[in-house]
Amino acid sequence: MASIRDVAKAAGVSLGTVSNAINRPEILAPRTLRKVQKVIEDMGFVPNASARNLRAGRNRVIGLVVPDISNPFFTDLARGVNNAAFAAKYVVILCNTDESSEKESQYLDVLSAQNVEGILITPARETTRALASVTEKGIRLALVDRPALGLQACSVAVNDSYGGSLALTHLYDLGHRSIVLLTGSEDIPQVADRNAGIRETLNEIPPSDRPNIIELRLDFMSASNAYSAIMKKLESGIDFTGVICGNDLIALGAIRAFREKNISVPEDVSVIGYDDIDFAGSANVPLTSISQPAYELGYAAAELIISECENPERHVHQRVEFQPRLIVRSSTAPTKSHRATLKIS
Amino acid sequence: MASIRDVAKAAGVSLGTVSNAINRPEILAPRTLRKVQKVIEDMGFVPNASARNLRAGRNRVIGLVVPDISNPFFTDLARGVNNAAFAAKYVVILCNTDESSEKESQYLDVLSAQNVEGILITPARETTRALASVTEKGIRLALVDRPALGLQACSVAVNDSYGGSLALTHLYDLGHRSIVLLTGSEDIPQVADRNAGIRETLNEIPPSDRPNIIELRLDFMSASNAYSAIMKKLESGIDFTGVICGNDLIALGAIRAFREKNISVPEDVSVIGYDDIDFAGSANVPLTSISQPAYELGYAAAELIISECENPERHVHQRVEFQPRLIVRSSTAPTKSHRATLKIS
DNA sequence: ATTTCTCCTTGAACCGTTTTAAGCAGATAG
DNA sequence: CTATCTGCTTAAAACGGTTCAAGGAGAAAT
Repeated sequence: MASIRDVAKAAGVSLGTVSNAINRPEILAPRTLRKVQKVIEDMGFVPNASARNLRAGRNRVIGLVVPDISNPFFTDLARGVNNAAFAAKYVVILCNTDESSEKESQYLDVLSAQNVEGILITPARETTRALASVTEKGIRLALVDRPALGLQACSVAVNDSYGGSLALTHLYDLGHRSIVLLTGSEDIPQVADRNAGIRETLNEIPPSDRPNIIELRLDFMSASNAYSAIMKKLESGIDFTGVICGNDLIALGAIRAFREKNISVPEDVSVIGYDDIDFAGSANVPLTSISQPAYELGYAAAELIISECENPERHVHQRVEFQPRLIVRSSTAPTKSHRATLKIS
Repeated sequence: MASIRDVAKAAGVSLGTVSNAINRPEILAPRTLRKVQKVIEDMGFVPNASARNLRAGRNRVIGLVVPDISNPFFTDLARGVNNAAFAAKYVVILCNTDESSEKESQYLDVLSAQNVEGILITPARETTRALASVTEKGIRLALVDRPALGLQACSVAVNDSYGGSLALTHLYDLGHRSIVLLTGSEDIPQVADRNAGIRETLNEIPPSDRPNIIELRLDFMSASNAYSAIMKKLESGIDFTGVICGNDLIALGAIRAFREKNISVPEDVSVIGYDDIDFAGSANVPLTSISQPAYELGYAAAELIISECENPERHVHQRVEFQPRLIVRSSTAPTKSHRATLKIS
């Protein structure tokens, strides 16, 4: 591998001049510049990133830490991050934590050892401590899909509380008064926020008419876990007409369970998902879901952190919030009694 | 940021000793080792990867270049790569090329500038030149889902030719004699190989009984492109009973088009996908598909390249081949005439 | 007591850049 | 012809580690 010294020798200039040709071409005499550039071209010289980073303290690398890359929501998000990074000539290290706090903090160590300039993270749980220690090391942070509680950091989020409210309101309007909430641990901030939104909306409904909520918690928010949970729940009969799911994969798993038990969606049970993944529309029963702009979320987050890296002194931390949207498809419908009521009136 | 020098001072030893404590703990006196380790722990010291890499010429970073991370096949593959890398304390830079050769070669440049130790790539097209120049720079290469044609590299692949054959044979056995082949450009090696497998199988069938193949090429292998292509094709009537798709997303898009035109799958048209992505089973019409072990593919590829990085001299390039499997679900069925024939006999 | 060994530890060189202060021409002015 | 200025170029000092030859302190042997 050719080094800057070899280039300098071949071009008959000093090593510093070559460095300048690469980084500050405007300060060189045009003739010298051309000469050096030609040699660089001929030798196929590529500056060594490690040396450069070591000296300059910059490496144009950012880390992206997500809980589950299999989930299309995060895939889209990752695409957004990657494209924004590519446009700014940055590179992304992808870290998938499987929702495990331990893996998350290991990855944070790895990223800080790699000296990344910034980290984009959707924390699996409340892990402010590990995050704080990252910022202490001078690595910039941006929280994705989650506000920056007490942290000196930017954040890009979707209004999850509103999203929860949207889901509940939709089912309520369709006449559902006994609803299963099938979601992950409340340690997961998004889950907590959506639940909060649901409770808030609940409290605005007169007690007499207030839906009954049955909470079912999954260890890991996957389709197969959802399937098992619903199968188990159905053993003790069916005392609900609607299900609000933590994400679309969960909804898919739930629908599979209902189908197997010959319970029709949406005639017998309405199911609402979350994320509105690409596939939601082509599912078995096309999913009603809450749409989140995942790609835009990722793109915005990457832009934010890159601008902070490029201009640390001028940067002010900001919070970008996107709004979720209700997408109605075929997995939700009025309850039977509600349909009857509608006919009567 | 604390440096190894700070640790040395705090521990009252020399800088070299600290380095040894980190990299060759066995050569230190136990007491010294404990003392140094304690200080490292207390200071939260993390060695600077750039400096380490600069000196040692290694950085435990590999690049993964895929054509479309939105495709669950590649998502699974990426998960496999990430997990294998994590286990070996390596880190993965994810590059998504959107099937563009230009973006691919740009990413290859970026990766070589980053000095990655190895690159895992599913080349978008025939891009042997760009790849050869990567190996010349001393970066190890492994081809994923594709043999290493004339390149000094390992490869991990699925037998695509056999996969194509599986798909055709399945439809043939169900009585289909006019089949649309809805896939991407033949520049894409997987596409070319599967088509080759199909043609080969075709040639083994007596001409009198040989199915007619109508090729439809998509610029980009996405659901929406497939949808448009089928819609357009249907304008000129329907002169086929089966569709072999380049991947499951394409199959999903095609099914959406048929549904919109009130053409029933599989009664009127059989559709077979490729990849057997997670959703295939929960789709609208559960997809018959050719299953590929994407996660395993990724895991194996990462292990291969990491072992090459760790042991360059002992390494011999190898080719790992996985076999695809036909997964029959509800999107394929015998043709009407075939059903009639079956009844008669 | 001296020599020889063994085990650890140390200091210094080096990896390939960036950066800055200093230096050197050539041009302009006096 | 000398002095001053301007515009490039250069040499050298970091950056934070790894590695290796050399040194030092005890223990064992003579």
